[in-house]
Amino acid sequence: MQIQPKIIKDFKKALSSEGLRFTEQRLQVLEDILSSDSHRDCNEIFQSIKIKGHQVSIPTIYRTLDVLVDYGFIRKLDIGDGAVKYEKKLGHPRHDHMICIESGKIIEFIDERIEQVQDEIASNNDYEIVGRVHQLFVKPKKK
Amino acid sequence: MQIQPKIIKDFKKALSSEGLRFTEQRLQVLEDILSSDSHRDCNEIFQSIKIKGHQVSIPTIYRTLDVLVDYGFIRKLDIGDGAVKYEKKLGHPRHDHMICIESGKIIEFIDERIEQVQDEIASNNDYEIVGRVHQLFVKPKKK
DNA sequence: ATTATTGCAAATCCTTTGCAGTACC
DNA sequence: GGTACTGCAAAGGATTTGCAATAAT
Repeated sequence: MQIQPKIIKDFKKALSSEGLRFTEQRLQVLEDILSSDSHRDCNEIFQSIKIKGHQVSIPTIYRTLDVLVDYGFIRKLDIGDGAVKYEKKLGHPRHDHMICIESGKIIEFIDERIEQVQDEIASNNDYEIVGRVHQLFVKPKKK
Repeated sequence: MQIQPKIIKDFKKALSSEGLRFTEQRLQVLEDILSSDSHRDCNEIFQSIKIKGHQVSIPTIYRTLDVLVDYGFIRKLDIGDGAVKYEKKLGHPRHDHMICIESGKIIEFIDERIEQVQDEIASNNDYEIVGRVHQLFVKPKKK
């Protein structure tokens, strides 16, 4: 599960463009998120890094998450019940989430019709959309 | 801004049906929310009650909010940035929210087409919807 | 009288901050 | 060498909990 050298290069470039520094900790956090397909919070990322035998403190993870969101490497999700999670963004286009309240399973979906209506509604009110939060909480259908 | 006697009667009935008690504090919280059209958090409700010359402690407000949500008198909103707000539900049908990131203004909207697509998506995955979180973060459109 | 409810203080949980030491450019 | 970064411990803010006193049924 190695991440591409190009991504690391891009990351270094993004950091240096703002006078930020490339550190082992920031790399650990980036690698950990990019090599996972799940939606995780700070503590889960912390545990995951620790299991690999590395160590990054919680405050540093929070600080790094902010940087990674700002530079578009990851996405911050507010799952609706107060939980904040992060997911990779690179090679992972925008989508909404359907969350099963029984199993906790999260299904990603996207629907062009919804996007269009959203844009139309915002536009009708003289606004433009800068962010969307759209989650469906579901349970298995009874036959 | 007096709330209807019928609502208080319904509230008493709902409470007693579960062995819960009708108290001055619970009534204060219910009245305060039903007589407001805004989306507010616990502290705002606390302040509002205090200004009227009444007093309900923060823990009691939280406990009451849970009860009111359970009985369908109010709705709990997760506005996306970690903020949790409450709004009245009675006489106030389901809707989504458009939040201006510049002014903080919240506009309510509902669109039948979106509802239908949501139901279709859930159904296609053998789920049924039990809850929806749908917020658009917007900013004024530039001419 | 019984037992749910209240308010207080303290405890949680999650996230952020101040700061001294460390590492990157 | 100068300054951003890290980790620690402590601070914050929002929400919850234990408990003794109080009030509703």
